[in-house]
Parts: sequence; structure tokens; C-alpha cells
Amino acid sequence: MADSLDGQAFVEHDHAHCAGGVMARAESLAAERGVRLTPVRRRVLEILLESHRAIGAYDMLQRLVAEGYGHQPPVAYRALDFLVENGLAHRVRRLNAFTACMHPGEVHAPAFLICRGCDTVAEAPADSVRAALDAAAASLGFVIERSNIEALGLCPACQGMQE
Amino acid sequence: MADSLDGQAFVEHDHAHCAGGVMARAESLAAERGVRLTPVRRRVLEILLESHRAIGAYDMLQRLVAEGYGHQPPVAYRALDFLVENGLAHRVRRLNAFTACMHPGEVHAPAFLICRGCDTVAEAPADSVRAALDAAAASLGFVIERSNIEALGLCPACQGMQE
DNA sequence: CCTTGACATGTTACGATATAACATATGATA
DNA sequence: TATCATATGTTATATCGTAACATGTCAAGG
Repeated sequence: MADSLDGQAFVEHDHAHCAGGVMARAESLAAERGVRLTPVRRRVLEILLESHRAIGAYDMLQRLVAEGYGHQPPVAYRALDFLVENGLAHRVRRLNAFTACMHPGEVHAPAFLICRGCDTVAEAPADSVRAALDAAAASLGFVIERSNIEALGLCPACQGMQE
Repeated sequence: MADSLDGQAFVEHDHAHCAGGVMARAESLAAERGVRLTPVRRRVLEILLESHRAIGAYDMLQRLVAEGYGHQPPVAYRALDFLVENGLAHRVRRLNAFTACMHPGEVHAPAFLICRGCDTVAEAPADSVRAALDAAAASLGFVIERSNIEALGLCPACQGMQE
């Protein structure tokens, strides 16, 4: 059922509701775990949730500077790293950028679909992908601890635009 | 059958033979396609083939400098990019580094297994992984053009060493 | 033969991404 | 309220990557 929301990024939706729901779950998750969602951290997550895109650390830093936070790269990296470590954001390596996790608290193996037309990043239902990857690794005796699965291509809307 | 060589990186093998075979295939592929495997490019591929590891562009540059090639980053990046574009090497994004392709000329969807113990990188048989990813993308109407599938973990040998 | 054009190599210069190390502040708890 | 862990802020630097232009090489056509 959570998967019914996957790929929502590519579809018109009530984004305020979408982002708000994730934010609420993030808040309660942080509370449960006893980690602190401080103002910068919360704000960084909010900024990530403004769009279904990935944002680079330096772009994020600019936003933070404009809002009165510190001016140096660690300000952004620390907040982003915190979110990643706590499962509230993901790092998209292909883009050297970060995106909000759309399933905080749920066990999930994210696969990112990156549209080169509109830069939207969707978190696809990838349990089957991860299972296949685990199986391939297991056949070689390799044990996976972390994985990243990313794909670049065109989302439904951008395919229509032939670009 | 090609897959019988996958994961070879994690197993004792006649590496000179392994690397030599790939090099030979790379040479004939380049000839077939009419692209030039110039001295730097060949040398870069040889260096990648020395080990089943990924090498950063700046490390590669150091090697090239020591052998009398140019001293500037583009020297390394250009050769590496050439190899990647021609399917003779892969970029491992998690490591910001490059590794030789073990299947030049074959259609294959590489998945990289990166051992955090010994830094070995193996190219796993990942057609099933890619198929699952394609299916997941298709269910959202997304068309994949390029993908990267990478996993970090422990190879069989390093699991034994509990590290 | 020599010119020309495509490709390859080399350089300078810079841009973009990321982290180490240390100083200061804040907040929960003993 | 002293203390300790955590968080924020800073300086400084490391690492990764590319734009732009000058020079060299080589094969094909005049």
C-alpha cells in the first residue's frame, strides 16, 4: 500500500499533503528514536520536500545562508548526513545530490528513477530489484550491506515531449 | 558462459590470463569499431586491469605522469572517459573511481559488488537485476536509458576475517 | 607531395564537491 | 549548577571534475 505512492513524483498530486505527510512521519520517527530534529535539520528536510528533485549540498547551503544559518559547507553536509543516516533522506550519487526519503521508517530498498527531462527523482518500488541483487551477490558469496540503484531516463511526461 | 567469469575477482585465478584476455578483446573491439586505442588509452586500460579494483582519476594521473604522459587532470579524465564511452571501463560512482570492464563487447547490465575489506570490485551477473529494475520503472511509465547498480559489502574472503 | 581537416594530446585556469580540525554554544542530566 | 554529550559555527584544505585553448599527429584528397 505504501507502494501506491511510489512514482507519485511523476504524477500530479497534492504535494503539500504529500510533503506534509512525510514530514509528520519524520518527526515522529525522530521522536521515537530519540534523535533530535533540530531547526536546521528540519528545515533542510522541508527544503528537500519542496520538490521531487535532488538538491546538491551547495545549493542547500545557499538556501540556509539566506535563512540565517551558517555559511560554510559543513552546515549543509552535516544536516544532510544526519538525514541520510536516519533514513530521512537519500544520497543520489549520480547527481552528487540529496533527495528526501518518501518512506521514512519503512524498510525499503530504494531505486531512484531520475528524469533527465525535468530532473524529477522518484523512489521506485524496488524490493524485487533488491532481491535480484541479493541473489546475484549471494551466488558469488558476497554479502551486501548497502546498495544504491539508480537509473537515468525519461518520465512519462517528458517522453511525450520527445526530449 | 561469460557469467562463469563473473565474480572471478573474489576468487584466486590466473590474473595475467584474465587481464590479457580482456585486453585482447578490447583491442579487437576498438579495431572493429574504428576507434583508436592510443598509447595512453591502452596504458590506462592496462593499469585498470592490473587489479580488480577501482582507481580514481587522480591516482591514474599519477601513474601516467610517472610514465611520461601529461601532468594535468584532463589527461586522465579523457582516457578514462574514452574507455567508459566505448564500454571498456565503468565508472563506479560510489567510489568516484573507474574499473575495467570485464565483458567488453558483450551486452550486459553491470552490477558492482564493492568489498569494503579489500577494495575489490566485481562485476556481478545482473541481467535479472536489470530486468527487475526495468519492470519497476515500466510500472511507473519510466523509460530507463542508463543505470548504475552498486553494492557495498564483504567478499567471501573478507567475511572470514570478520572485518 | 602537401594541404587540410579530424582527432588526439597538452596546458592553464577554474569550478564543484567534500571533509578535517578546532572553537563555541546549547541542552539534558547528575 | 556543573558536567558531558551533542550540535553549530568557523577556518582551512583536500578531492574530484571540466571549460577553453594551443599544439601535435595522421590519414585522405587535391
